[in-house]
Amino acid sequence: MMTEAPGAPRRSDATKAAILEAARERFAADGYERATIRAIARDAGIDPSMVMRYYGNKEGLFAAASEFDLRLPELGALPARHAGAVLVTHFLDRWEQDEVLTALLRAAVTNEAAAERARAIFRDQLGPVALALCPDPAEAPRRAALISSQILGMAMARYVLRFPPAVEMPRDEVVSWLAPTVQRYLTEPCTEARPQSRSEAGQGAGQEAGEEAVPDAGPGTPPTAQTARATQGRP
Amino acid sequence: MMTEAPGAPRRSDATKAAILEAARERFAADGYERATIRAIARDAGIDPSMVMRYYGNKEGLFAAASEFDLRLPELGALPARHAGAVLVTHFLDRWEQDEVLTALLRAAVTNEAAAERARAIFRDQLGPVALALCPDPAEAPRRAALISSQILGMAMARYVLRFPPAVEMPRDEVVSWLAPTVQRYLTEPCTEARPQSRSEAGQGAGQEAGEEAVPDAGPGTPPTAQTARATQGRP
DNA sequence: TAAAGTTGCCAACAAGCGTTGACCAACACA
DNA sequence: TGTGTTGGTCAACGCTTGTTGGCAACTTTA
Repeated sequence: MMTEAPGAPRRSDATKAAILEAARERFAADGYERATIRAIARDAGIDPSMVMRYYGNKEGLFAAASEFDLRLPELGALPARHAGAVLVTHFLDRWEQDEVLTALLRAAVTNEAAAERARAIFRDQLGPVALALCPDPAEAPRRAALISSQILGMAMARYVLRFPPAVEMPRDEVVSWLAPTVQRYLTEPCTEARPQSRSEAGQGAGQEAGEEAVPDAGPGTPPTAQTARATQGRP
Repeated sequence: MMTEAPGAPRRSDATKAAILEAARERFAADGYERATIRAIARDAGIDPSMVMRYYGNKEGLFAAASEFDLRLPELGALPARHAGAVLVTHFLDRWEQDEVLTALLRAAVTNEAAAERARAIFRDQLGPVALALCPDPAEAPRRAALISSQILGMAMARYVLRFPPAVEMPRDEVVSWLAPTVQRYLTEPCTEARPQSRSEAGQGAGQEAGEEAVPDAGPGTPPTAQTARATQGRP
């Protein structure tokens, strides 16, 4: 019997690691469905059946390949007014250091398990930071979501969709622009006067330039209202 | 011969429209590869071969289904200081009115043609707005990309990944938070002091709280640098 | 040395995919 | 009424997918 301590190095550990690395690359480059087990196995230089043996199935492989720790910096150790810049810098680092975050983001768009993992990462790892630094604990989840939205959006523009201006922008310029945004989402109160128009934008309403209220959009959109249901897991 | 004016209504127009609507739903819900032609045809109540007849192939179907006009409001007609709120409100409207934007975003993550279309929409439709309202024309593309990142990120969090706090946040609160951000990206100068550290974050560098410079992240990330290549179209 | 266990390759399976072409019914126009 | 065009179904193709089980080679243990 070979059931020794779990720390015992096995001969297959190198293979497993090769599979994991190839999987991360493929998932990051192609997304969940286009990253085929066969292609991953070919990259790792082994047979597709080995992937199944070591990770059960494709879902298991993705779960193993997308394990991730944001390694967010200690929150109390730095001045709170620089938290925005530190966070943005750190996220850019984490995004460029390895491909797990890109893989996770690409996969999460079409795979519900990956989406749940992405939600969990931002909730359980960014959430506490917001909780520690924001003025009102009840607002922490919303503030974390706002920060996530800006970080995620820049990652989409820069690393996934590759908008040329976002790709070409130097790192420090990205930080300069995004840091105040994140800082505000984290610590500042929500000041902006809220527009009073609700979801159904009446087209016939007069739009002769209200002075303080935010004016409505010019060429009104036709009333083809339609709830945007985005059910992801379909039977 | 029946080759009349192109405006002549044909009997198959209803079918074509049904296909297009089903395609938009499926692409929005499932992304490009998981939205199968068979499923779309089933939703539309016709045979899969009809899809091929009317749209050539899957790519052609997606191209037709993802045609999109942002319908951005007239730029000069509104006070420049409200541009941020108007833009955010308008984007939320467009995102919730129909599913094309969600479909485009979901597909663009794994399909290069869809990504190019997404880039084109933001470049050709949001770009001019930035060009008209930002102080320096040379900065317009970057400012448009920054706005795109915040809009896109909120759309990801709210409509695609469905982070609970982002989903539950009322529309007007989203506008209140995002409007100043977009406004700043559009018209304000880039003020934040830029951090001096470059991409390689040296771990050994002393971090005894520089007064004005932005401090580095606490627990340094190990130097497993690795260029994040996200080649999407692979041979 | 013999048995047991591990590592890996090979061939194949069933299912689903995009796509094609043959074929039929309804309509339009002469 | 006959004829050509259009709208649509059906069955199948070639291919790729995730997944499985059998079998050979090697390593460890007894």
